[in-house]
Amino acid sequence: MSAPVKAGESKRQRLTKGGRKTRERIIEAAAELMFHRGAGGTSIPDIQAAAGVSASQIYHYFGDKQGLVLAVIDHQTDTRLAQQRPLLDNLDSIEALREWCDRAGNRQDARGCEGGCEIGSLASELADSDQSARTRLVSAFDRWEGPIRSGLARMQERGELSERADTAALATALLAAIQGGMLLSQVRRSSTAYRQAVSAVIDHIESYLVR
Amino acid sequence: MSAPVKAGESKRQRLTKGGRKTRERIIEAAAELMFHRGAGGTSIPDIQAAAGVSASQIYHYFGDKQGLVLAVIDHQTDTRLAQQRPLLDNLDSIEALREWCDRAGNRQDARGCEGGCEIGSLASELADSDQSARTRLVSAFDRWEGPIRSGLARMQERGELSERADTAALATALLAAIQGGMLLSQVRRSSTAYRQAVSAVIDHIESYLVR
DNA sequence: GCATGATTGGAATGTCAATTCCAACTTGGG
DNA sequence: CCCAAGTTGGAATTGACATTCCAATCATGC
Repeated sequence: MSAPVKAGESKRQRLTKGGRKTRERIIEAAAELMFHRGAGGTSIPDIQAAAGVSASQIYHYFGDKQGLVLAVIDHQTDTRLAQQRPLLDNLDSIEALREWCDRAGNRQDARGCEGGCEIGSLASELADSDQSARTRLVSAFDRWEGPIRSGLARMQERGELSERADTAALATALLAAIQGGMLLSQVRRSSTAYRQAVSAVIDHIESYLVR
Repeated sequence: MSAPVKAGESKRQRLTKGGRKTRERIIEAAAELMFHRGAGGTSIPDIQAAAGVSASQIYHYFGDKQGLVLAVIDHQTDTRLAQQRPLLDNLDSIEALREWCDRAGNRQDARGCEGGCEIGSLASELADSDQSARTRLVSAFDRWEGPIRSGLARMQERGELSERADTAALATALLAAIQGGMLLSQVRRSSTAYRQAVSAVIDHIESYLVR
């Protein structure tokens, strides 16, 4: 009997140095594949081949496929947010907002507009079918929207943005424009829609500037 | 020889009255299932059960699953656009835009914010994996964006919107806001994000009003 | 250095999906 | 009424996939 594994699901096992590395390798391979083919379109054998591991390793570290999907969501969230820093933490000027959005547009162009948003795509696929995934996606979007809202709030506190501006709503609107713009760009294979969408929202934010 | 059936893939077969009805029933059942579970998450047996048909009927009318998916995309596009008329054809005032967007928000609330946009969800899932699906989705979004652009263009022609307004870009931005807002609302199970997103863009459009 | 638990390989299992086949039945035009 | 074509049922085929198992190997604290 030894370790009865307990109830619940979160068995916190000690990870060897190599174990941690294997675990990471699996997540990264899975994230890459799922970004291109979706979670449902990515099979365990696919991931095995890409990560160079055996099936038992995947099940050892993640329990089942859903567990791996959850880990991928968290990984993509962490990775995307980290990639956007420090810009993300300094969105307190119109120029900063434009620069930040522009980078994502260039990134999209660089990959030929294939693939949409790493988080948005998973969200669209999993929101209705996997309750625990949806929960993590809520948190993912919150972690993303937070810094936008904070930046706008700082502008407002400084008196640069009118009191009339609903900074929280504007932050949500900008995030939505990013998501919708990415989707249209992915379908059309042109970043134009993305750029027009974020540009419109940032122009709108700009209209609240106190001069 | 008469009708030589020709090359290509589109064998235009004569459909019996009953045949057309069966075909429709299959598409509708498939559309409903795919809306909730995605195209990849919906199996042929699922559709068989929902539509009350045998496998051979599905393959008889659509060739293979991809053929059915394409038919579902077209069906959802036609259905959604039809649902939005006549509002969709009269988006030539700020009030009309707000009313039209508001309806979609209420519709979203009515279903508890489960499921996103019928077209957007398919787009996110299929854009990168099915070239012919992507092509149809491009056309679907174009058919949707067109009436928005036309409405704005009419406002501009009438002199109600400033010459400075890029009506095509604004139409794209609004469509993106709808898509992104729907996605956030689906994940958060609240239509607030959708309403804030479209409201921001319409406010922006409003700023081009000539008074 | 040894015991214990972590890690790994690889085969086995059971399920289910996509698609094909073929035979039977129906329909509509001539 | 009759034939060719449209329509349907249901079984059979093939392959993939998620998951499990067991036995072997490796790492580490004591």
